[in-house]
Amino acid sequence: MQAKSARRSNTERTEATRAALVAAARSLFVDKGYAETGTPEIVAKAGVTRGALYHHFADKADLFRAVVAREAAAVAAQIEAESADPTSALDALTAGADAYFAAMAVPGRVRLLLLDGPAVLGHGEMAHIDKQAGGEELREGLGFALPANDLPDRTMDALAEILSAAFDRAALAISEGAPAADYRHAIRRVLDGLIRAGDHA
Amino acid sequence: MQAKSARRSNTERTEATRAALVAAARSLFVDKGYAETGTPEIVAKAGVTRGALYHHFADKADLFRAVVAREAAAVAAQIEAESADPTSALDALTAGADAYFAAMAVPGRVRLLLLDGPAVLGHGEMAHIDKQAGGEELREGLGFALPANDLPDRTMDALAEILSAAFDRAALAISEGAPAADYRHAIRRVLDGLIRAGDHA
DNA sequence: TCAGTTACATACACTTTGCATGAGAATGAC
DNA sequence: GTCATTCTCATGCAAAGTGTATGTAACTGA
Repeated sequence: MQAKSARRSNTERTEATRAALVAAARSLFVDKGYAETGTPEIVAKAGVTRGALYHHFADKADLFRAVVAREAAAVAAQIEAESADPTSALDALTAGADAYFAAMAVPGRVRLLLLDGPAVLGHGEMAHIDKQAGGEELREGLGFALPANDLPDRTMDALAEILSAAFDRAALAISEGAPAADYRHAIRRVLDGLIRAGDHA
Repeated sequence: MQAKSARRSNTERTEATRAALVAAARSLFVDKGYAETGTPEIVAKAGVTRGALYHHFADKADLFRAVVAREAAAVAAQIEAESADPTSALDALTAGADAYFAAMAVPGRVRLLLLDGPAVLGHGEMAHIDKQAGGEELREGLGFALPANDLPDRTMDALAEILSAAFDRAALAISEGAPAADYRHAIRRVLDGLIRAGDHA
């Protein structure tokens, strides 16, 4: 019998230290940014040593990648949970936008996913992480809202991508204190015009 | 008489070394990114020492700021030069978008202004730099295209901001090899819907 | 010409990163 | 149960980078 440290399996140990490292890193990355956060600070907060960090992660960027992936998954899950039954295509899209804003209102997410993420991991890898986490609702909702034969798939893909960027910037502005209503109105206007223009033809 | 180094005034010396540092830094920041570029490398390429760098700039980020400000001004100037006489509000906006894409096609600008810039300097300072460089055409064109009494100013501001973000992402995608036509079509669709929806009321 | 300021070089202190080495704990075969 | 193997993690080290302090040469203005 060991009083201070119970006998733990290797998988338990690994999971515990990885979780501690990711949690500590998330907290510091959010507060100070990726570049201004040192690994000694991270491991101190996590209660382990740098040896543990470099055993479980290839390097500092790899730890950051784990933090970002976890966050992207949380955002996707939250949006998924909030999605109600859509009464119309436009309502589905605007509701999705609101759910996205709500999810991105969790402190730190804007910095992790919208500022440091693209710079540290590159835009390509961020797109991959978002896709893997399940950030496809916008593209699907758009395909549902706009007649399929109206626009080619490639234009639809591009449209979903630039709309996603518009949502991102709105989330960023809101996180900096701008009133959310202004951006919701603007986005509503864009979506409204998109669907209306599809109807007229 | 001095053969090797002619007598130069202080303002000349300052301007020359600052220009050399900014040029060298731009080249390296574009090739390797901000974080992966060291100041020893920059000063070696510029032909000066680190002492000169830290005499003229507060720190490495301050040098980066100078590079970014210069680039933003160049983009604004290029767009300004290309803007022709607008036949319609929609044409003016799409022409502006094309001019923006052309300006952002210059190698390195996407990385400097869209990836590293916001991460290193923060989104707020980037917005300030863009504004000071004269990136206001979009907001103006939008105010011209949409009836002023239709939407409140704050919604218009938000609309211009998120559209700007959509253009940014399009420029980023294009810089990564995506076909520009897809994004031009998507943007045309967004602008078209915006203006059409304004008409109907 | 000479005092004061500006532009720059050199040297140093400090931090950070990643790796290498090694110890202790867990796992699986027998 | 034991023993070899593998996994987890700590410690120490080497390399690189940043910012600053100090010193020197060049320019400026009176």
